[in-house]
Amino acid sequence: MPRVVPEYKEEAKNRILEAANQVFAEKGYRQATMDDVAKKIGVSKGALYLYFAGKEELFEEVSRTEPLALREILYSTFDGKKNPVESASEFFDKMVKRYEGNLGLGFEIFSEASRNPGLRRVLKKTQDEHVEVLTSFLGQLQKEGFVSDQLDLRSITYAAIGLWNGIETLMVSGLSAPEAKRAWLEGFKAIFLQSPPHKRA
Amino acid sequence: MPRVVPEYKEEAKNRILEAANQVFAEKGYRQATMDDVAKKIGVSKGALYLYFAGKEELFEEVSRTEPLALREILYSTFDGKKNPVESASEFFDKMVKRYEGNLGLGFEIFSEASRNPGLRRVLKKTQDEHVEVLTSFLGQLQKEGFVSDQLDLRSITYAAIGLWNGIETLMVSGLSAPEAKRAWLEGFKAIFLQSPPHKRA
Amino acid sequence: MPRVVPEYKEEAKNRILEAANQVFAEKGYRQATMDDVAKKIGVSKGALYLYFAGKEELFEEVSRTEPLALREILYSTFDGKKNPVESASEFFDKMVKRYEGNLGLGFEIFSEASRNPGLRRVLKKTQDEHVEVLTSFLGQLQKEGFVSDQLDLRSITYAAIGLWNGIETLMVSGLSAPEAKRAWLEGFKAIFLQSPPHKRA
Amino acid sequence: MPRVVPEYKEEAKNRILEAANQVFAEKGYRQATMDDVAKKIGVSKGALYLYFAGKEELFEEVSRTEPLALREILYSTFDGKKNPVESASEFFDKMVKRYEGNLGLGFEIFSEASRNPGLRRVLKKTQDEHVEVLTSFLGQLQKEGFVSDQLDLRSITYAAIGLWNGIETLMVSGLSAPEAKRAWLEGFKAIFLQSPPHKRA
DNA sequence: TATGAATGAGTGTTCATTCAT
DNA sequence: GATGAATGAACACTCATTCAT
Repeated sequence: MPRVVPEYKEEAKNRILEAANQVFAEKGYRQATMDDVAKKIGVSKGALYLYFAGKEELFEEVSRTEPLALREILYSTFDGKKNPVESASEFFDKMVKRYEGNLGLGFEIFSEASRNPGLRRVLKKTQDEHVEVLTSFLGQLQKEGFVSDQLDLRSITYAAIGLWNGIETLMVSGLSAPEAKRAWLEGFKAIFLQSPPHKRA
Repeated sequence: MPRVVPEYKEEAKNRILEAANQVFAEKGYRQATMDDVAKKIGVSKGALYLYFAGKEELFEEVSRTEPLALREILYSTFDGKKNPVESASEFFDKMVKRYEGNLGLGFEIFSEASRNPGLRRVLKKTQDEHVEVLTSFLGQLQKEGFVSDQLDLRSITYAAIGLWNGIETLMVSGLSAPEAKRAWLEGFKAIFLQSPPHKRA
Repeated sequence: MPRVVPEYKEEAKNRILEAANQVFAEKGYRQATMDDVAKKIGVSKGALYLYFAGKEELFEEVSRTEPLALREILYSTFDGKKNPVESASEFFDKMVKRYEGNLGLGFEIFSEASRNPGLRRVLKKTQDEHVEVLTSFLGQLQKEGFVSDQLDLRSITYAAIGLWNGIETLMVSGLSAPEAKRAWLEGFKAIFLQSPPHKRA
Repeated sequence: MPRVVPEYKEEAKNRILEAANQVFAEKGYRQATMDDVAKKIGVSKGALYLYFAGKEELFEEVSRTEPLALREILYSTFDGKKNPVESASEFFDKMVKRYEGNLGLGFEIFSEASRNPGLRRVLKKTQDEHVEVLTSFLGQLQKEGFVSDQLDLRSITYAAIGLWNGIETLMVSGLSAPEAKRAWLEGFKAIFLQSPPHKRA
């Protein structure tokens, strides 16, 4: 790990985070060893402790940064320029591509969060952000008449996020991607495009 | 652990499973020790190995039996005798009561499943069963006109199950029960009662 | 480590304590490893943790039991049947024989005690006990006229114990045993037999 | 650490030694880290290695210089100008003030010395020096008739030093300062002023 | 000279599993 | 069947020391 610039430290941290993300995803938090992470980037175990206080902190940091990818996909997909269903379809494809075989990390995080209030708070914050994005997206659709005026946007957003998370659980349990996609789209359409869409009617 | 009858072995296994379920739920799979489980029922650690090959098998067995509680709630709630929305509401209440503060185990299971094909198969089987139950329930509703004829029952069932699972993820992330319930009901209604419900119209 | 009887556990603990005593004496607390202790009695490291919560506790236990040997020597020497100076001489010889080359442990204990209030309390208790024994011994001598009536027995006892401890520090610093013995006896005589001993006069 | 003069190196060493002395006293040799020492004087860890071969050498150097404070107190107190008992009393007060709560380092040093011949030699040398000082002080007192002619000055000096060291062990074990002082003075008087002091008689 | 990132050997501790009783 | 003492392989974490800059 060659030292170069001031931002070096930041870069080093990121390199570790990325490695940790992979290792945790592959093996799960408890199974993964600090040595696994270190070896993944060809560094000594001790080096990790220069950047993170310990395994726990490393995992929390991963949990904090992990949703960034999701966020990016979210923002780039639901941008209000496309048909909502098309957006949902694209979202599914992007997510599957990104998290192919890596869905475990998410559950690892939820699982830990259920016993770790600090982590829970982190997740909540991220989630609230996503809710914001989606709510405003839906608000837009509502104005355009794609979404019924009678819907409680916030609840419906939670439902949508929940639906997505749930679809992931189904895939982890062995539901095939095509089936999952169909279920996702059906659910999505049902939730958002219910009732005869005014304009389309 | 007194020896009594022939079915004794079965009973002993069940007692262990129940204890393991609790311990795993409280501490998480990795954190929980065999000793924790043994002590929970006042038995020696060694005794567990007379009934289960090891911790892993014990966990798989728990994963296999855990959904039984869900199943019971599912069957007793969605029995076709009540209004679907009422059923959904009741379902939420029962589930929250049953799993209050114990949501972690479910994610623990998903997380393990993402790395353990055997476990994944177990989950898939249980899930398929649930899908069956719900699909037939929905089929009934469809006949009665509560659910649009145009819906693909299977997909919609997956969506429903997914939605529920997802609502759980939201609660683990800190969403309050009331908010979660609202989202669940909104999503549920949207999915199933979309389009002008014929009869109710 | 064969298991036999109810008292087995006590015996096992003692075996560990003895081994630990030796190892700590040889290498010092920090240098000594749990593995050293375990190997000394041909047992796995893990076994130690069946009897002691950890290295710290093991050391405290050693610190607690270590003075027992001293106590025995103390009691068997200053029994009031001998001339005090003879007793002191005998005491010196016994102690040197017992702690030959092992003086380090005592200082290790003091050193730790200076930073560990709990350990300090343990030492204090043992010391108070020794003070009791010696004070009563001196009281006897006082009645017999071997010790001046004007002495404050308690202070003089502290001085005597202090003197002994101090002689040990000198030996650790390289003072030869004969020189140390002479200093010990001179000091002892001075402290106790000062002033024209009435009877002897 | 700015470079200034030729004697700079000496000064740097001293600064490190002082810091090390404090850190070792506070935490104990094994507990103290090179980083602790470095940080104490706002220098990088690596810098220490420019002045000392390693932790061990640093400790030995500290052990060598540590008694300097004692020496100063010794010289300034037992200067033959005061009543011996007054000197002893003053000595106690000065020492307690100087080493308040820091007695551990001394034992740390003894403890290490018991396993480290090199260190032992260092201590012996220092000690011999102290013996010299005290012996000549006592010789003076002897001439003045404060101390009995019949005493073996060297042994009695060892006893005095031993007594002092021992009083320290008692304080480390929890003996209160006032009690310790009384014991020290009683012992001191007994040792030196035993037998009807000629002049005072 | 000085830095501080990196190393890597070392150690306390845990725990699933075994097996003599 | 049941026990629980013992094992031993792991693993997180520390820190003296080095060395490229």
